[in-house]
Amino acid sequence: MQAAPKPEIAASAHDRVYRGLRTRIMHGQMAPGQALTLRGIGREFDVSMTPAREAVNRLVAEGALTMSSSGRVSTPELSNERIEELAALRALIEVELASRALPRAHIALIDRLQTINATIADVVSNRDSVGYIRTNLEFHRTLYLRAQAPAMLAMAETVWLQLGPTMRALYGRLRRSEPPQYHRLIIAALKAGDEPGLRLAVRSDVTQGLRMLAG
Amino acid sequence: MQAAPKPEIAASAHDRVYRGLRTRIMHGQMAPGQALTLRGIGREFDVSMTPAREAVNRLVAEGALTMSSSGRVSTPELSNERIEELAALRALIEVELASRALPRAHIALIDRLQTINATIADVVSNRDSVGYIRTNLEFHRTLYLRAQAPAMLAMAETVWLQLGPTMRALYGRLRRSEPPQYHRLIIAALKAGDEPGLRLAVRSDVTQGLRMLAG
DNA sequence: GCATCGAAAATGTGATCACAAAAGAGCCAT
DNA sequence: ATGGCTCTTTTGTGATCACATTTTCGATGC
Repeated sequence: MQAAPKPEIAASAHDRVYRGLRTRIMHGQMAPGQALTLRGIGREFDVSMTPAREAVNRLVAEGALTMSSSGRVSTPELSNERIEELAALRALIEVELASRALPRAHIALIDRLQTINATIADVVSNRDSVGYIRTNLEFHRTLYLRAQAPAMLAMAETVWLQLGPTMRALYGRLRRSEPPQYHRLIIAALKAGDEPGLRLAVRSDVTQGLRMLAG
Repeated sequence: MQAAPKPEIAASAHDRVYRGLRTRIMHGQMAPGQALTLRGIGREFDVSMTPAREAVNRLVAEGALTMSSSGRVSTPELSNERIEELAALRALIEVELASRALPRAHIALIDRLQTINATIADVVSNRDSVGYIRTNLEFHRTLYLRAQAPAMLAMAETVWLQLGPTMRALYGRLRRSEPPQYHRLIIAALKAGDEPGLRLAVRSDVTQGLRMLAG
């Protein structure tokens, strides 16, 4: 639930494992229901079971992994009700973040967002669903960083983390070829300083993808 | 970030430690900045360092504890900006939870809320700040449970957890003697089925206490 | 062919240990 | 008295191990 800590030099073993697994889950590189073992993680990251366990427990606490009653961990298979809830949380938090970022959104930020949006068009045409998820999140994070609200951003990222495997399943299934149309609306609202329009655009962008999965 | 799991029979050691520390922090039994050691926790709960570390790491991941660069853990001392952010998050999430609970709020629920509210008046007159925090949270949780939104409730509880030590400092400082007036407004709005009134009452109740600390 | 039972492999949990880094206590010089 | 230095104690980290449980897989019987 904390923003990913940014150690200047130090990188303890469990932090390295945590970060590796976290980005893998958030970017949709793991399918829902995929199992993990502590010894397997340890082998892969060349550490013992102890740091692997710490990383896994942290991800379980954040809802990025689920732990069965026997202690086995796997990526979550979310119910439709939970997907709807998480989408509603994304809408609530990210609309607020966008709204707080609006007064500080200068032209340099908007340029950067447009660059990222162009990248999204690329990865979409390449049918690269992992790249799509990663770049899409980068678009949102770039905007929200301007809100200067680290606790809120951390909350939003936790929701993204929980939705990672589900988004993989979603964007892997529907083979979309068009870039997200709401991103253009977000950029336009930022340029115009139109707060109601921005709120609506962000809400629509966040809700649209998940709606068709849960529906 | 997960709702506290409810094991039917099993209670692993690290879960027992986690739960113990969690309620202690959330209910304001620890002051901001208070330090903890793994060996001390292990002694207190009669376990080795391993489960103590797991519990602590989980609480750090949830933002309930902060970890210094050298690995020392303590309860967080929040800046005013962060308090404002967390209060805004409470407002966002809890207003939504209350709104979702409204259509399902029958008379039995309202009765229970009034009972809890009477208890709050008791503990307030006894100058029992820990009891006040605990009962106040119970009031909110009882209402939000009706929303049938476990992910949102878990988010709200995580925010409570992060604010626990700060709320202790706040309610310990201002020696209030009157019960929270907004709880009555919440109950009245529930009875009347007045959604805008409910949203306003919840927002006011959540924001009022923290505003005077951050301001 | 299929279900069932049992042995073997795999897995999570928690304790213990060695090690390095950090904090603290004590001491001396000024 | 106070500031700085060293030595001792405390503390977190990660590895390893034993144990209980679960899972898996193959053999056996019908």
